[in-house]
Amino acid sequence: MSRPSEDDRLVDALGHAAFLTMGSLTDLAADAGLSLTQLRVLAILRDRRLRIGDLAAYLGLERSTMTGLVARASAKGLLARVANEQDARAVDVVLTDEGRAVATRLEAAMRAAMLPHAERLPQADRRRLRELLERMLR
Amino acid sequence: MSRPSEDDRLVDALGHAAFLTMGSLTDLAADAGLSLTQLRVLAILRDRRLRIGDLAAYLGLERSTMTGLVARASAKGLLARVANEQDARAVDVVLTDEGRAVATRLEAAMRAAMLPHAERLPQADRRRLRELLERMLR
DNA sequence: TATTGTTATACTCTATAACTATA
DNA sequence: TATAGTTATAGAGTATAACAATA
Repeated sequence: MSRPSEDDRLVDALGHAAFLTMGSLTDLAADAGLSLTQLRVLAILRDRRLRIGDLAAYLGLERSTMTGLVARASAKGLLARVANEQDARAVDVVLTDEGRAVATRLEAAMRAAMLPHAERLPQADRRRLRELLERMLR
Repeated sequence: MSRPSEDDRLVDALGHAAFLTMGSLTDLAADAGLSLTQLRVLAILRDRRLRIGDLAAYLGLERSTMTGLVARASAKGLLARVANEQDARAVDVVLTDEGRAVATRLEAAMRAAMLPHAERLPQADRRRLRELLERMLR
């Protein structure tokens, strides 16, 4: 057992942060009767209208999987299937007003859930952390 | 639409980092024929021997769920069920040699997968990022 | 012929409720 | 009586393969 390298420790910290963040998201989604994937679908559709296939590609899922996800979310009144104008084979998916309201509410809840963690750092460090993450992800 | 606050941007960055990290983990697990949960079970058991119920509590799952997870991982030869000495009702779960090898291999793969992202930051910034994350998570 | 989406099927993950064995 | 774990059941998420409609 050798001492973990600096990079190993960074990967560990990223992993811990990821599980913490995903845990919060999963809990919030569950409170709203949604899975994490359903939550992601709502988030993606907040500023886009996508076909079933594009939505699937966006999430790295099969089209057949997306058919079911959209069917269940539609049954809940969160989104709607709309015929695509250019291609009669395609189906566009859009948020309903209720779906948009749920997405907005969950986004706010997510921020509220993460804030206590962020607040363990002073303002200047929060900004520094945000900048470092953005640079790493860009 | 008002400009997002500094804290909103931090939460967004944490979310993006989380999806990136979990995505890598999920892909690596899938390559090994495992789910993310199975991967977590292996990781937890690397330095612990836990009863079914404790393992479930650790992951925030029901005991009945853990019964199935352990059964499937055992069938793959990754872990073993051992009678608990103190309590005849309880079942300890331990890694097999193969399970330990898989866990070790996946941990290395995870580091390799994240390294290209980390390397977008110079050494000094990587260390700073790691420190900030650790302080936020502690 | 190729693409879009659906359906049928199968497996995993998950929870709830009822059960067995042990404490 | 309470607890540890299992089983039965049900629903969601996921993939693969076969299919219909359209391009």
